Amino acid sequence: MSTSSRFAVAVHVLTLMAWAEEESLKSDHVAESVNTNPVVIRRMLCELAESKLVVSQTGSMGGSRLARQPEDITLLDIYQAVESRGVFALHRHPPNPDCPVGVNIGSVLNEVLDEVDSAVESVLANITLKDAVGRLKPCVRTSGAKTVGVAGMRNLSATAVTKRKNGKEHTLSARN
Amino acid sequence: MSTSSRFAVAVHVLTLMAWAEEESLKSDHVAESVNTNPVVIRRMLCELAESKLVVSQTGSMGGSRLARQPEDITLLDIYQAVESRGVFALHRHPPNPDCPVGVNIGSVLNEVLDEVDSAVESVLANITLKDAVGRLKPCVRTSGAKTVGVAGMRNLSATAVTKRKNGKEHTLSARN
DNA sequence: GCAAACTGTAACTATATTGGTTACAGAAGA
DNA sequence: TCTTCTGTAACCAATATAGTTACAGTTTGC
Repeated sequence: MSTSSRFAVAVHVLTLMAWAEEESLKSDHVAESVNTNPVVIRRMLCELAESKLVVSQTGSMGGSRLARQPEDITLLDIYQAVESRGVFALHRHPPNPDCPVGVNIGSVLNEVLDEVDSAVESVLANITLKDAVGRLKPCVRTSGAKTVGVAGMRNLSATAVTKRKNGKEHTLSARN
Repeated sequence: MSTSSRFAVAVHVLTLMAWAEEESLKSDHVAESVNTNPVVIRRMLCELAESKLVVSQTGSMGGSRLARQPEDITLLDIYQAVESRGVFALHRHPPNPDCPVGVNIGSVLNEVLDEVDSAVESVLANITLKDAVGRLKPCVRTSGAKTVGVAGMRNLSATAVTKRKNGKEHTLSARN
């Protein structure tokens, strides 16, 4: 269905920020974690800032951080910020209005797709960023996170960023 | 999200067949209702036949019809037949395995996306093709449907098939 | 047997969306 | 003023879907 990873990346970015607590993160740093280009991240951060989920600061010592506490940001907020259209699309071109089915199928489908969208939204509304951080493996952030964790990731770039050849074989799961 | 109208078109096609009852429909006829090319319809009918939702007959007097009764086909069956991947995709490239968040975010997301997929599927599982036909405006099929309805649509092609220039303005709703 | 009416399918093009990349203007700290 | 950031434009690449033409093969009915 969705050929886009926008929601997954947005959740990743914001989870990283929640995990980093008050620390302001650079787009280069986030991009390293997501394994993509910093501009892709900055584009997404602009969208997230428009939806008031993050605040960014230009200039030296700038960066981005969450605009609210992790427990006050739900996955629905993130979904709405980066995935504008509903789960399914309707016909690309309108059906034949002179066919008794064609002229009516749109409203039937709209009812169904609204039900589907509501179901998705109610799942996402019940998960906060705080929950997401909590679901990361417990060993990740026990104590002294700011030093062990975020700072500890800084010097990765030369060593272990996965190379992107063979993209398909490296995707996270059978979903892609 | 989904840039595809595959699910919408598949529901349209099968609703048309349910509405036509036992009558076998030609791909040209279906394409006229959907307002697309017959080959697009035949491709989709092949997928639906693989999932045992329709049966097709080649040759003169051929065509396609439902393989089961409308009350025994759910929208979930249709969804699974034409939309293989889940609602959301994961990262296009795997995140940085040396970032404590990157290495764990995949399993967190998979949990969430499974919940979302289940919610969608449970909505779709509770709607049958018979329901969909019933939701078409009641005036559509009151009595003598086979003669008034399906046959009555046959001679449309010259008159009122919406032209496809200005595609965007003509889509069914704000979804697209 | 043969023509007509169908489906199934290959091959190609068109279109749209997303993601990746380079480049650069402008902001802000040192 | 130099450096380090964000914001953003412009472009290319990759992918998925849809539209189109063409044709082989099947079935019906004369």
